[in-house]
Amino acid sequence: MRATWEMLDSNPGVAARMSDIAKKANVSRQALYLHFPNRTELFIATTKYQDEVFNVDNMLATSRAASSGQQRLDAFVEAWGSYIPKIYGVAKTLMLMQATDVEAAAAWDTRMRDMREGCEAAVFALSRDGQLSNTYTEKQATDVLWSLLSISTWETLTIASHWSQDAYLARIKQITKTLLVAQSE
Amino acid sequence: MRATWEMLDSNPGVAARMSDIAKKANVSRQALYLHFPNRTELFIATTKYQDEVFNVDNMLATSRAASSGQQRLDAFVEAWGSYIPKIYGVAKTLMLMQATDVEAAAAWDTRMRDMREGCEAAVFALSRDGQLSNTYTEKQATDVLWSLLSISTWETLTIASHWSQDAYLARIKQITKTLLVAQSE
DNA sequence: AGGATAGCTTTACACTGTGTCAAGTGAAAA
DNA sequence: TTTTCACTTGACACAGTGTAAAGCTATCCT
Repeated sequence: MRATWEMLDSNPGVAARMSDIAKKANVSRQALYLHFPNRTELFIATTKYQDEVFNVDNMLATSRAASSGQQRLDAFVEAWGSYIPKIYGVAKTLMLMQATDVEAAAAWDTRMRDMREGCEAAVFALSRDGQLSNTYTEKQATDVLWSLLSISTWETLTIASHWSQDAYLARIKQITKTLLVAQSE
Repeated sequence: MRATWEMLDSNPGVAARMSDIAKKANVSRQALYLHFPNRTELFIATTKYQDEVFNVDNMLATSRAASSGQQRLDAFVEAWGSYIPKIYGVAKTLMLMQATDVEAAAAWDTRMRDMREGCEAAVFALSRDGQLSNTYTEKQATDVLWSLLSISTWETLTIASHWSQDAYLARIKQITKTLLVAQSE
């Protein structure tokens, strides 16, 4: 899994072959099949391994601790936005495989659904504190936040548009605040 | 190309095989290779064919005719946002192939660059009229607009979040206005 | 009418990458 | 000392892409 991780990090999305990964891990190609039924499962396992290594649950717990809804939104954006670059290589590959592979699609779907729950919780907190902009229902706000925090959006801004990670984080925070937080004046 | 089009529209992103497309076009698989050097080129040609059929240049010309910067932004969002669903099937496939195929990557890149020019022009018009929010440089505003109008964002909101095309258009217009147009009050 | 040409078809094959299978090896555990 | 574990080696089936060559047929040209 570490070999897969490194492989996909250094060349995200590109079809790393089983033989390449095996070579990097210093085992035979066949040995991989002793541990993972197929390529897709290897990648899915690597994703889960990353979540474990980075302790993603703990990471998102911080945002849950925020007092006000607005702080919570900010903390969630910060947490998830900082997580994306760490997992980008493997995540992007899974995202691409989703199109052709049913198992990959299911795994990706679960991952995105989990992330969406984080968005939903942040929006609910905002709503509870009366800070949610009245131009949005909770569902609409969740959907917009979800899309703003998508890996694709991160990719467009940092990789395609050459923004620094800091610039990305700052701007996404500003955007989510502008759009979702009720402007009190 | 029409067979490819229909094929990818009804099953976007999924690997339509040459034999499938040939069957749909009522020719032999080999006949396809008499017209297109390979699968990638067939898809690229189909994309160009779509642009031709839909007369994309003419479509975007309308937005260029708008008087004020804000109107121009709105018209551009309307034009591009309405175009996405028409080309989604083929475009998404090209987007996926981009990861593994150099030619596809180049074609996709060109397409995205062209679209970005539209964003840039809209932002310039806004800036010229003094309507660009002072929280953005022209580059930053272009990048944000580009990312908001990406096919991925459209996909997340309409397909994954089940928004209607109208809801998508209305919301993206509202978002771009809120973020990019200087609030005069 | 007769030959050339355009636009196919049919058949066969090389190549790449995935996944399966079976037999064998070597070191550590029991 | 035997069994078990974690692998290796080598072979193969299968799918899909792309290449190659020979043949077929309607239409155009003169």
